[in-house]
Amino acid sequence: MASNESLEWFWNKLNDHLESKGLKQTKQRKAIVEYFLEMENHLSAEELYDHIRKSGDHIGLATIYRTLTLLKEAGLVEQNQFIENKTVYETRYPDSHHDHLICMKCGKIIEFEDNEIEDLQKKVATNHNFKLVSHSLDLFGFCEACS
Amino acid sequence: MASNESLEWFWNKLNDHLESKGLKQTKQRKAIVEYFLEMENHLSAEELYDHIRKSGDHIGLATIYRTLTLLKEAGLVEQNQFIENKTVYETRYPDSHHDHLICMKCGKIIEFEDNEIEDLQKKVATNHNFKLVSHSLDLFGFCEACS
DNA sequence: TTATTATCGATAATGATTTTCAATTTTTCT
DNA sequence: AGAAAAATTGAAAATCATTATCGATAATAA
Repeated sequence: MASNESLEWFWNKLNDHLESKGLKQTKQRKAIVEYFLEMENHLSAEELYDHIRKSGDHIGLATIYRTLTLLKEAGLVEQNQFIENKTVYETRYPDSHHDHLICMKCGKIIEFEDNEIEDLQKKVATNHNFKLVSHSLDLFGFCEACS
Repeated sequence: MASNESLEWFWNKLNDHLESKGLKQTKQRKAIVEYFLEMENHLSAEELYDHIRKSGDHIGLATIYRTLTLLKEAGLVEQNQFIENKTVYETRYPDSHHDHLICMKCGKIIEFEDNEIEDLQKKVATNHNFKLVSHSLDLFGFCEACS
């Protein structure tokens, strides 16, 4: 779970987005975001749906998808597919790390950042006359417990 | 198109795989692999299907998928989804580069390798007590023509 | 409060990929 | 070569995750 400061930033940015697009604040949206934020990161739409259902609430699956898409458009979550046929969503705080270390056995995901690597990426892009916008770096292996 | 040496390696490895699994060499498999190898890398199943159809042959789409899966199991091709909802397959020669520079406008894909980056990746894994098996690094941006 | 517009949920539709199954082809065995 | 065994094929049906539809409802604006 993120810090209060991060959470506040998240909600503010979401509300700004809703307002700027003329969208409404609904109880479903609030609930989905709350449930999403209280869960582990890297969650699938279906997992979030089940989590909400098990918590006693019910929100249609279509609405879960719609809200996740909304958060993506607001730049607040990122969609990833590390493992075939499992799309997961993760929050994207302003200073969050976007590189992953993924355990191929237990599925554990650790985030990291490495400025040296990022500098080298810029260099690669420049060498190929590319204007670099973003990157995705995932390391696969076995965590300490699984190896 | 790859060198004769690479092609030979590819076919040998495929035949080894078929033999070791008790699978058969069929004309469809040969044709699919030939058509696949003569195309650009990073190709979708549907694109390969169309390419074959336009070349005058016809092989069922299911067989295309089955063969691509077979090649994947043989370790000869890799499946990727750089852009949402577009799964592509690429050949994986023994010494091939697996990192990509992807143009977000025209979809052009350039492969590269950078040993300095790879060394740093190993360091990151070690620092987290991970046994590193593989990695995936994709840089997104705009190529010279598109930026 | 009424009008306007977005949102909701249930369900139908979509599209990519997989499975089914009967007919056919490849390989093995005599 | 011919027959038997096992894998493969194509066409179509089935799956599965995700998206679109649509009438009813809720949120915001006037």
